Amino acid sequence: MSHTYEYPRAAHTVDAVVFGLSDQVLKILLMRRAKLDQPYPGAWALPGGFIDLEQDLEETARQTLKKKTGVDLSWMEQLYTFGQPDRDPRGRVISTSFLGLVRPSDVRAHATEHASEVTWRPVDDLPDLAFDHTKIVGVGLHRLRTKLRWQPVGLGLLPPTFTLSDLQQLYEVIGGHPLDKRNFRRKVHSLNVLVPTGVKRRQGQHRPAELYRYDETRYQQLLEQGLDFELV
Amino acid sequence: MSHTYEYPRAAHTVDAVVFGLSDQVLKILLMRRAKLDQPYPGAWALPGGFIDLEQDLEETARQTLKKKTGVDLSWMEQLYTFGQPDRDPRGRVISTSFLGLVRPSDVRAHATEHASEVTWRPVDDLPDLAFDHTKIVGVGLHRLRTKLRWQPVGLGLLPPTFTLSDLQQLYEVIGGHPLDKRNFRRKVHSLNVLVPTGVKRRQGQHRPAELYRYDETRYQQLLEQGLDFELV
DNA sequence: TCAAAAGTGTTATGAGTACACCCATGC
DNA sequence: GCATGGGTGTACTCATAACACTTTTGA
Repeated sequence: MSHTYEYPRAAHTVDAVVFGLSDQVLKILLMRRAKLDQPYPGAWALPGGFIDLEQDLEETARQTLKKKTGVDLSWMEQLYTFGQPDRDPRGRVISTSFLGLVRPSDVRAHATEHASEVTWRPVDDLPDLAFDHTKIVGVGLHRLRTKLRWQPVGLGLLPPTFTLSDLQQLYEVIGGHPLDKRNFRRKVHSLNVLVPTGVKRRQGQHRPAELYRYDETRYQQLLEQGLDFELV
Repeated sequence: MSHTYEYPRAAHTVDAVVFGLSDQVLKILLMRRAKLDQPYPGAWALPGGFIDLEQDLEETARQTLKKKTGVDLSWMEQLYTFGQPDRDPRGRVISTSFLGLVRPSDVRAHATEHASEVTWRPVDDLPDLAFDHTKIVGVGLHRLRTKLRWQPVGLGLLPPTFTLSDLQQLYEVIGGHPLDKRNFRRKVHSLNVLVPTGVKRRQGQHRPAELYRYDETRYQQLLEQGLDFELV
């Protein structure tokens, strides 16, 4: 094994591009870089950290995220590996980024808990980020939008039950343009992934809306048969 | 900078999944592992190597490939980063893989040149590969097929001029199923990416076929507006 | 004149898109 | 009874898919 230690090595990090929906706005989870002896002190950055030698990258990404921000992801996939030699002032640091989604309850939950060092920021109003994280966010957003067109990934951003209007709003917010209600519903129904719960949600003085949940089996099926951006 | 050296680091490699077309068969470029003091001696593996600390991952992948096999790629993109802790018996080695395409002239060229240690093998008749390379090839093949449906990437596997039948064969070979000639041609023409050269290729005692080349500008445009699996 | 590959058009089907009104509820 | 969001159907357009014959050449 000694021969693998004969040359200098790059450091390796995982970074998470985590999306959540709140107040009808698509937001990204950011952390403040607190340590003064590290680059970009005080700046906002994607949550992440150096890898653990014994752990899978995916696992490391999930755990680091959980530990540092308290967030649980409802869905995750590998995004891209960024390895420009000058992306980190400390030297060669290669970052494998992950794309993750969070349900609204989690978005709210820890927003208060870790309030000073963690924040959710609207994707179209981001501060300057440390390192090349702005670029990483761009890639993540692009992937989320593309993916949404072919796979019902968006369900990972919703609570366990939701109305069709909720779902449509989500697609509108992420896609950045309005959708036709009737066409949207026809499309959704044709996927056979939604199951009416029989329960209605009443809210305000309007007609109550049917609550749906999604069929886990069918959902997995759609994820698999959809376009695979990542796949192992 | 010292603080980045305070913990053990993973080694990092780049590996290339390189496709080429010859004898109407889709093939993959493999190298034999010669060194006896390294894992899997004598086994076939994807061409690759440890990264250079001063170089971009993409660049390293291209250069390593060129040096070890003599192959020039007509197109390349990042595929996926494999980081299972046990994928390499030497310890933690993270591999970022790349997907690459080669034109037929290159396939033939070095097939003789580096004959003993380098080979092109049909994708549906692969030997056992070192490490997790069989899995990597699977991901690469899947990506190539998916990508082909949305972007005219296949052009990267053809010589500078080619006939429509050549192109259709390529799509049939990679897709694994026959295509309708008329529908295929209509589709291709509607993309406006092919330009007739006015020259005809005569071959055997049949009607000569028009030779086409592709419009580089339009090709780039299609790559960009197509579904992006990777994107930086 | 024949064998072999090149080339060409029409029809049917399904998906996507555009579009406007009635329904149920709480106040 | 009215304001508000929930819920529904139809017609058009366009892309895809199925399908068979004529043309050009060299031998």
